[in-house]
Amino acid sequence: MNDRKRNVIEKAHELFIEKGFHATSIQDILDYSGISKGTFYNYFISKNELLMEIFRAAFRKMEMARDALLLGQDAGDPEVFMKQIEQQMTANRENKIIPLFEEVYFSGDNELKQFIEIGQMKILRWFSDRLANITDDHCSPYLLDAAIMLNAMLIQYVRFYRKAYGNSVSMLPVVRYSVNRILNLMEEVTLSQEQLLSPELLDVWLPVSNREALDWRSKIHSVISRLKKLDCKNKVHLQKLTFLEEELRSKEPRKFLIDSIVFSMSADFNRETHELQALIDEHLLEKA
Amino acid sequence: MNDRKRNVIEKAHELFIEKGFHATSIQDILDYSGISKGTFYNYFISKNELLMEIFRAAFRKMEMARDALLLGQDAGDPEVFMKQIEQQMTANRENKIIPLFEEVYFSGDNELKQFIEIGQMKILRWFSDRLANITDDHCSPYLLDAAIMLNAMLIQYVRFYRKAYGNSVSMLPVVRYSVNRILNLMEEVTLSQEQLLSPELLDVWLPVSNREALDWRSKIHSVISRLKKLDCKNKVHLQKLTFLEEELRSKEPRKFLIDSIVFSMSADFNRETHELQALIDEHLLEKA
DNA sequence: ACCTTTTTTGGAACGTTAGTATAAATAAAT
DNA sequence: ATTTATTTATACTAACGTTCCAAAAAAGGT
Repeated sequence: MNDRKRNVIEKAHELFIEKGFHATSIQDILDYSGISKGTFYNYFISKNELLMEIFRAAFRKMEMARDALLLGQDAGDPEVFMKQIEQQMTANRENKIIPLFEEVYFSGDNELKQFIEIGQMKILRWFSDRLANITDDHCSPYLLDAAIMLNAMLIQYVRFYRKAYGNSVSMLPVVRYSVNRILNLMEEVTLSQEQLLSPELLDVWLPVSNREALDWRSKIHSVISRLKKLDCKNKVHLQKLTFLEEELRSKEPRKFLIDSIVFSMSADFNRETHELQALIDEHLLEKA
Repeated sequence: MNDRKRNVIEKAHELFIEKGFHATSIQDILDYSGISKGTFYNYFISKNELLMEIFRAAFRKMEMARDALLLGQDAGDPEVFMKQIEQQMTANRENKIIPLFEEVYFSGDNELKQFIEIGQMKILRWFSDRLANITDDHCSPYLLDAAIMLNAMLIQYVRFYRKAYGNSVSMLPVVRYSVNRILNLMEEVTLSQEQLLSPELLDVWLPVSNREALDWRSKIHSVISRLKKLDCKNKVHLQKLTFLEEELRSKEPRKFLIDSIVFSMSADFNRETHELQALIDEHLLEKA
């Protein structure tokens, strides 16, 4: 992706955070980011498409940050889960993702709607997976119900808790309270065997293709971000990794390029590059 | 209110249900309801104002229907509560209230936003009051938490349950499940004394003025609807009651008119009219 | 350095929207 | 019958997202 384009995305995001999506006109974006109308419509098919790019970028970041919190931790520890959720919530607030979501979700554009819906399903899936880590195997038939209710609680409590205690209050008490409620509730429904929605529905709602595609990519990205941290002052190193991220994001990543870059780093970071190479070899096909 | 105006409101609501708020242009409404643009802006300050009138009308209807279900029933019976909720949900679906809500809530107009927010607070208040009927007194510190969580669950489950089983499926299982979860949860937090939000916040959020104004009016309306049922074939009787509803809805109800109509019915319905007269005398001031 | 191709520019123009203004026509009230 | 209020029809404004395009600038190739 172009640096210029990325700058437009960032600047537009700032404006959207400040004034909202609808209240920010294309002209505002042009003025603020210093490009012309023609270029804008070269980069983005429409204003909606720009918003989707913002969402994509924000999602990637948040998912990576969330998964990074799990590294080296006990996946079965509820405390880790809570920390992850809290972090998501603060990131959400900073990016104003949810308000932007909501502002746009109900305004007719079907493509945008579907895009957001997939995002929500991914959140449900993540809740469900993480709850599975924490709870007993007997609870598995009730994972979707639990994920839905946890999601519901968090969304609503954000509203009201902020309304009560101000916008910048920590959400940790809410998260702790909600997760505790859900864990208790899961025990209860496991005993009484009450199920509303089967967890298998999630596989229907979130097509596997969609899921897997992101799954290994997000793994790769988490390795890359780890690598970035390992030598964050080396400019060439960072350039390489940023290029890798770019290339992996494209429709047809050129494997030979990726291979050589990974190879060029293997001397310094043997362990990580090995992991990276394995992931790439497994999922990325040589272009014919 | 004008019959002509009411017709516009109904026709516009039909269009909104069919195509959504934003996708319905003023011109569509003019064509479909057979009035001119000038008249439209005589009746309504703006398109948003029209939507608010639609909401108001729908709310009144739904509140009355909901309260009617309670008449002569045991307020402490969870089953009655569940029936009420289910009825609200089907009414919501028929009027597409929630989608319209959401479509409009995030589109900048602050007046509309505030209006909707008050509506949501009223729902929370109602949940809270009804849960108080059902549960033990010790649970009272946890009523707001419970109301918020119940609301959250219902909203989210509507989405996913309909997604799973189609749009016209009965919501009763969802309601039963959710209410049961909440009741269990209230027991639990009463024991552990975990509170996130104090019920007193509700009094802050929903200004008393706003609340009381609707409170006695809704009581009056529930008496009127009872009276309507008592002799639903008598046209004059119904005309009188409908007129009463109209007059009570206006800014300055003419007490002398209301008094005489109520008096004219007292021969046939002594008990009910007495109740009605008491409510009116208590809350309605003679115009100077 | 020169030519070619790509990208960028910025303004004009289009279609659609909510809302305003207004003069003429119609209906209601006195 | 005359006044008053309401309704109609139409033209108009301002804003918006989007399209189009010719000219300018930048990048790339030789």
